[in-house]
Amino acid sequence: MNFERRNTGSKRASATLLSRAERLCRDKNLRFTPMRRRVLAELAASPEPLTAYDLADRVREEKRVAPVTVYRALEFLLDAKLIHRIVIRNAYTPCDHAPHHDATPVFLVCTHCGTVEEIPSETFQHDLSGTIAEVGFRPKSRVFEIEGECARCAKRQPASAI
Amino acid sequence: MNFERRNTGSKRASATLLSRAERLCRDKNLRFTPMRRRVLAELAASPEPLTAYDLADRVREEKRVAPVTVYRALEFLLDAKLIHRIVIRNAYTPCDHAPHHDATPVFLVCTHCGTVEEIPSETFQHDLSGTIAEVGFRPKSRVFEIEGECARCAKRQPASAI
DNA sequence: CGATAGAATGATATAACATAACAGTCAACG
DNA sequence: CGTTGACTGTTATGTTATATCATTCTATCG
Ligand SMILES: [Zn+2]
Ligand SMILES: [Zn+2]
Ligand SMILES: [Zn+2]
Ligand SMILES: [Zn+2]
Repeated sequence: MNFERRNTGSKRASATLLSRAERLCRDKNLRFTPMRRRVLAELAASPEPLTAYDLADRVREEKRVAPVTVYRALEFLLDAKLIHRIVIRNAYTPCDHAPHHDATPVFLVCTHCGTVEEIPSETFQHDLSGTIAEVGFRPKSRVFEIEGECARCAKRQPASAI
Repeated sequence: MNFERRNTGSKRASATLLSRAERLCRDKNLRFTPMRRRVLAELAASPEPLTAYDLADRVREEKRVAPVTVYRALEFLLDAKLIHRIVIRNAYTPCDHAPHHDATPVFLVCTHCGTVEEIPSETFQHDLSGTIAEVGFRPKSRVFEIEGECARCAKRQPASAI
């Protein structure tokens, strides 16, 4: 993999996400504890999604933590819609969209640099819902994830030499 | 189309799938070994997707096998497009569609009875591809999975009492 | 037929991801 | 204060997947 040109992970993005989290927790009377903040900060600072064990390793550099502690923080952040789980990676990534859209986004996961792009899916989801209603299925949660090559990586090696 | 009467583990469905596998392997000069046949038969006979360890347990009733052996059979069957992996379940299910369609199907996974329904997604995928091209992403593989209540289960307990 | 090369499987170990169970800590509130 | 509920610590275990190397099978060729 080539991680030279990482996007995100900037101080700007981290600060934005952290202050958003603070506001949200104040408003909803949730507790934005040091552990939760720390986990969210690590995710916001990473150019690619991190697994729970990745996070445990990073937090451990400062303070001993067991994986289960990280999983609890992740659960909180997922419930608060501050992060998403990337199922095909067993990993977690901060949410890119400030007030979160209603429809489940589509995640584009780059096999080359590992970055994840989150794109809204209102229209597709609407179209799909017709077909799904036809077969009588009542959806509760969705996973739309696509693996491939992101624009930046495609540009750098155009022929996509596997 | 009517998807209600899906693979419920009937001998009919199993036989169909197994003979399809045999034909396909003969045509492509692949080896449809006893282990691969056995794993496919177990999947075809199950009303819901099975994990590799589920499969190992079932095969073990007749003959001792290690999980890795099952994983190898699954890999073969996945490559041959005879089965699919249901990512949100870490489980495997036979493919319902005889000559497999080109687009990645959408899988509807029932949280109540565990069954999986495979539906084509040509239009959905087509719509998505426009947006994805806009951001310069080159897709290689896709996961579209929706969790919810299937028609049969919705019928049995209409109010969907959680 | 017997040698042999490649594919498949066996066997063991370990990695990677996730949860259970219970004890201790801390903050809020009356 | 003392109680209560939320959070975290600690240990153990469950679940899913892969690495590595030895052995067996199968097709092919001399
Ligand atoms: Zn989001
Ligand atoms: Zn990339
Ligand atoms: Zn299929
Ligand atoms: Zn059902």
